[in-house]
Amino acid sequence: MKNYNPQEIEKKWQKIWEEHKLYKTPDKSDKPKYYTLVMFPYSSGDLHIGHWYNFAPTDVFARFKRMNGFNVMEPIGFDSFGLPAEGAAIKRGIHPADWTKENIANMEKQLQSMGAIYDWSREIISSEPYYYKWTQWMFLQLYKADLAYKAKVPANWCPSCQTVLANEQVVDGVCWRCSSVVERRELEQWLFRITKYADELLDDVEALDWPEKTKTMQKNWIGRSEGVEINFPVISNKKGDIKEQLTVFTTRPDTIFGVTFMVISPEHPKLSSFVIQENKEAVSNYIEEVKKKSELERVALEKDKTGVFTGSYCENPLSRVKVPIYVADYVLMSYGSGAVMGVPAHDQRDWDFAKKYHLDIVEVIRGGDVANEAYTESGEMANSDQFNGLDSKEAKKRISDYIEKEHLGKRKINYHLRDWLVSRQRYWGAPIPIIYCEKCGLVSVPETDLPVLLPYDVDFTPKGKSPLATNSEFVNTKCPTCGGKATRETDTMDTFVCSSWYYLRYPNPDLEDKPFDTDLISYWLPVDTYVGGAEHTVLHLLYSRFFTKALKDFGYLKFGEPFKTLRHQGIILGPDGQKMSKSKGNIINPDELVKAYGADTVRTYLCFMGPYDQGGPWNPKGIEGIYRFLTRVWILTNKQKDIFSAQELTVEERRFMAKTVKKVTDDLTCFRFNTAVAAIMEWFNFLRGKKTVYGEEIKNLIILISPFAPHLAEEIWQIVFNSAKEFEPKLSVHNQLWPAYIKQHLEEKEVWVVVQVNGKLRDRLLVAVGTSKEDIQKLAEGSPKVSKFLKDKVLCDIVYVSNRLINFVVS
RNA sequence: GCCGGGGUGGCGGAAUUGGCAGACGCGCUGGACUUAAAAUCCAGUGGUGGUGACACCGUGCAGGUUCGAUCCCUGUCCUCGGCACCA
Repeated sequence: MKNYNPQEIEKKWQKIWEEHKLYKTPDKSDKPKYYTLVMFPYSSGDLHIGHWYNFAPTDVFARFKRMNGFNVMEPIGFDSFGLPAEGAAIKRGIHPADWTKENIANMEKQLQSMGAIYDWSREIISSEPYYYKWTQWMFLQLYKADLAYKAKVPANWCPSCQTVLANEQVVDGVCWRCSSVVERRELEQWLFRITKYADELLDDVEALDWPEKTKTMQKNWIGRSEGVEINFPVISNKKGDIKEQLTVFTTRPDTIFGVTFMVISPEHPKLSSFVIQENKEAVSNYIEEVKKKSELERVALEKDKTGVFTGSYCENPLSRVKVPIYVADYVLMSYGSGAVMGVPAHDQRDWDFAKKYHLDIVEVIRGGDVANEAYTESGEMANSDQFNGLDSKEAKKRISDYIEKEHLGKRKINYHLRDWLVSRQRYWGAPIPIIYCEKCGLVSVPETDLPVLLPYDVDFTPKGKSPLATNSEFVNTKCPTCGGKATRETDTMDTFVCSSWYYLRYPNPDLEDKPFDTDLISYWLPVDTYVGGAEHTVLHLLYSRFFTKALKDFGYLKFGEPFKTLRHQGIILGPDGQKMSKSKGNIINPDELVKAYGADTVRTYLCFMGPYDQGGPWNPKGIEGIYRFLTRVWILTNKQKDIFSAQELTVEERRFMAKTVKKVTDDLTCFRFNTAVAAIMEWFNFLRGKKTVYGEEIKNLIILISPFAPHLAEEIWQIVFNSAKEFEPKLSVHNQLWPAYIKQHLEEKEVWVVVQVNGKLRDRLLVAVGTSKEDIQKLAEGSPKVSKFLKDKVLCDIVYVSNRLINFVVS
């Protein structure tokens, strides 16, 4: 018998699989399809153990599905546009395109060592023209449908990187890469009108098979809140005549009689018209102060409310009370109408503000102690004219009705979700396919002219404007409409645009005249199981859902949700329990693990570590346990080779085998990899303790283990069953055997019944299934372990659970 | 502050969702093999008491419901994520 040599075995089988094109996914098949996908990896350079943790168990799952008779597609590709490529390229003096290509070549090699069933002919690289051509096409479709537009908006500007950053690239007010304090700048930017789909995105999330946490995060991100927009007439301090209206948004119209002041955002466009002469200086000083404050400081100062009186007043349209208008930076221009009504008695922020500036606090809902803090719950209405005595929940409806009836305002729904800013002033991204013509204005690039190629020779070191603008050959062009002089848009698209539709491309990666074939897409999509990290995924997942919904409305898709089932993998920490990082020197390199133990061991250990969505510290000793296990499997199966025979198994043996098969099936279906491995180990330990292990048992062992350790399984299959030509211990065998087998052998004829006295375990009885309560009672009472606890006691009751338990209640 | 997930041996974690707590693995202890070590194999391994069969205690803490609670309810402490002046 040869020693277990994983490296040799793995090399051998990976070659055979490739030669036989075993894992080439047919476009269509009679088999039911199964589309399983991991989140588009970024072409960062090296695969780390976190990638493996994402990909390996997912491949175990994909292999499992394949063995169960599905036409499985498990594609792979690279998300390869983006700022890190530029950063690394600048640092190392390599062009981003070359850097990216190098990285991808390396990552492909690493991925191949894993033994996954990727169909490499379907690989997608998002920075290649054949792909971004269709990213640009997507942009044009959105533009056509008025879902893409250009507007002046406040954007996050990093003064050090000299570029706009996405919201997700700003962490606690500083740039994620250089930690500079991010500034707000008003800039002309391209945006996608995702807010148009806010309700649909919110409503449809409920039915998805996604982790509840992720669904909640999406719901919170969309942040729908129902309220009322109310117009307050403005009275200038001097004259008292009505010259303007101030519109506020509130979710608490029931508190309107408690308004004692108004607050307007420093960025509010109408602000200057409210400021009277005497207060002009104070207000402009205040605005200057606010401008100086960075986002970071605004957050850090948190609850400390500041503001200045404008000098004007509002009239409460319901109570006719005159209240002062303040400007304060705790009111955000970006939400609601940029102005709020101050109800200190029932809103803590307003309460804080009122206390600081000695404004009145008028209680209109009973139930709290408004002298000490705001009362934000519901209760009985007071000080509210005709609404007094009502419950505030009811008053909310009545007051809203009244406001609408009297034309003082209207019901309104607001969202936390903003339109998606997609312009980037960077080089390494898909160019936005728009042309500016002196005569015709803004013109889209005709679809036949796509792709708008990203030029290679560009000075991409950050200079504060789009690098593409420095390349006159790129910039200067002809207007597609009039043929006159025109210039190209020089911003590129956010990489999240690339990853918002890539899952639609895998079924038809080589299609030249369209991004995807609707019929083929209808067969493969939606993705059955989508797997990726829980961090940073709200945006990608939301964007992808938005794209799918928009493309459906355009008539290209027949489904409205891209990812039916979503699972997250946890984060693997260093052996020290810290997040892995170069500076801490606690990085686990998968290549070294493969070299030491083989891919099969790494795959299986990643599955066995713990619950998949949990992750946790890497245990260098733990992987040795798996290596031992696989070695033992190798030894046992090889040893038993000669006595392989069609011997009959006992009932007990069959049951254990069937139980294991069922457990592994159930666990893998639910992504419980750790307990699936444990079940195989348990059964294996039983086999190891037997004098003779039969061929049927070995066959099943190999089948069960093959999704985890496919190379090992192939090798043993070949050795034990002497089938030199056959590869992949197909579950077609298994398929027929599996469900019928379970049915036949799992049915138990005898069961252990637990005997308790006052709920405490005292004995166990092995009885035939269906034994009567009376017989079990007799047996139990006859047991000395039980009877000694029944002696001298009064029997009050007997609880009996059929085939499971009997409990004597005594006193 | 708001929302959500967790607290089980020395460690990672199991437990058919109310019915044998600690599966499986790591580690540790003892033994076999070896001149020796490594590797491998065998046995043991929640705590306390007892030579022992056994007994009692034990799933963050305090109560409650129940014949019976790791699981359900109330309170409380700790911890990890996400969002955060959203009116």
